[in-house]
Amino acid sequence: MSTTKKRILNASRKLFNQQGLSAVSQRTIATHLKISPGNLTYHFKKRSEIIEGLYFELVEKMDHDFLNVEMEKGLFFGLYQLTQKSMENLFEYRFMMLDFIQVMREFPIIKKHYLKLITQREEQMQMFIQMMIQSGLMRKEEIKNEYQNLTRRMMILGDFWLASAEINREKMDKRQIEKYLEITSQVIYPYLTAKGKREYRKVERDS
Amino acid sequence: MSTTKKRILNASRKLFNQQGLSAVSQRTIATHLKISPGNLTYHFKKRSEIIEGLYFELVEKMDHDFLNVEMEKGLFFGLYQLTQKSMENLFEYRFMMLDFIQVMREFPIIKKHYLKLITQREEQMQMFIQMMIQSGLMRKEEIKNEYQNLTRRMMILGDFWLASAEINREKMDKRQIEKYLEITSQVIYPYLTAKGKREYRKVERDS
DNA sequence: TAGATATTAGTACAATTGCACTAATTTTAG
DNA sequence: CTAAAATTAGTGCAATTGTACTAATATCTA
Repeated sequence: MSTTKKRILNASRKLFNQQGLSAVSQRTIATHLKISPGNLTYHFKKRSEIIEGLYFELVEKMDHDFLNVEMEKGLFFGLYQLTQKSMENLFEYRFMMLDFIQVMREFPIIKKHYLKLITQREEQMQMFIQMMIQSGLMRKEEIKNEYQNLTRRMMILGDFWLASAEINREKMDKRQIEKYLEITSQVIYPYLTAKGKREYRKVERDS
Repeated sequence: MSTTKKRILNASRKLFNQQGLSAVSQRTIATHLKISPGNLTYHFKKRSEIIEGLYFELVEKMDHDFLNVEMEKGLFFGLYQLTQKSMENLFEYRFMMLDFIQVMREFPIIKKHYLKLITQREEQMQMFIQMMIQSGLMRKEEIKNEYQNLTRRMMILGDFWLASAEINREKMDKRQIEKYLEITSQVIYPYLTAKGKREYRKVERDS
């Protein structure tokens, strides 16, 4: 990938994060980079290609972190670490999550990929819960659809913690991520057994 | 309020829900109502006045439901009923929640009001939890910030269940609300005492 | 009923946007 | 070194949008 192309993606990402997707036109990006609009069109024929490019950049980073998670330190530690990495990645591409619905509506390629992704993610989460139960870290279901609904809540939190943060605070910085990591991680705590809770506390202490 | 004004608000709400906020221009609305753009401008000088009008319509409905909730049937029942009503209201004005960030960015009047609202709502939720603990329905805190974080998760779920539903399903209808009512209501279940859980099941059965 | 007011229609305008097109310039390859 | 290819600049265009403005019509009031 050419340098200019990289520069365009990088500048676009930052501008989108700062001003929001719809507030940043191709001219905004070109002006900011001090290149001509024609040059921008040369590298990205359509505006949508920039956003799609950024989306798949993010996906790649997420995949990379997923494959390199250290699971040997225990289920909890692995999940905690992965959540943290994911949140950091999402933060760098937060415009995508802040204008999530708009993105899904305007860019069918992204929507298609994302729908496949969440199906996958939901299955992984269900499997994770099963493993936790079998390891005696998590209690069994007590009410109907309990863990299916828990999974769904985890998905919502994962997708929209950034949007919620954006609304509540004036300025979102990296330090806020820690706070939201605590908020989302604790979602699983009350379902843990005594043994699971000890493990959980250990991970929270070490992090 | 004149009939035309009401018709404009109603049509706008439906068009916004269907096509998304940014896809509906004043001309779209005027054409749909078979009135002239000039007439629309007469009733709403600025486009933002329509959205602000709709926002305060929603707020009014929410307030009304909040004041008329039947609390004599128990804490749980009251909360459950209020949640249901709120979700139904939000569904009718879902464009607002689907383009939430955009709305907050573009309409400072709405943002200002909403920020005051969530502070209030968060306090109410905290108070509700304290009442539950004192009634022996909910256990005490076990880890740091546990209920503060729970409250925050409840806020996120309340604000973004619709957005999540929109992404996952092709078409969101009223019947889906029940499902998301279950998903969000269960968030409190694992924190309940044995007594609390009995109460919870009773409410879920009766609804 | 007559004049005032409220409502509606129709049009115009300036600004912005995505993108296409051409020409100039730089880089690369043989 | 030179021709081809890649990159960049600059300009133009059609479409859309919010909204201002004027004139026509309908409704109300005294």
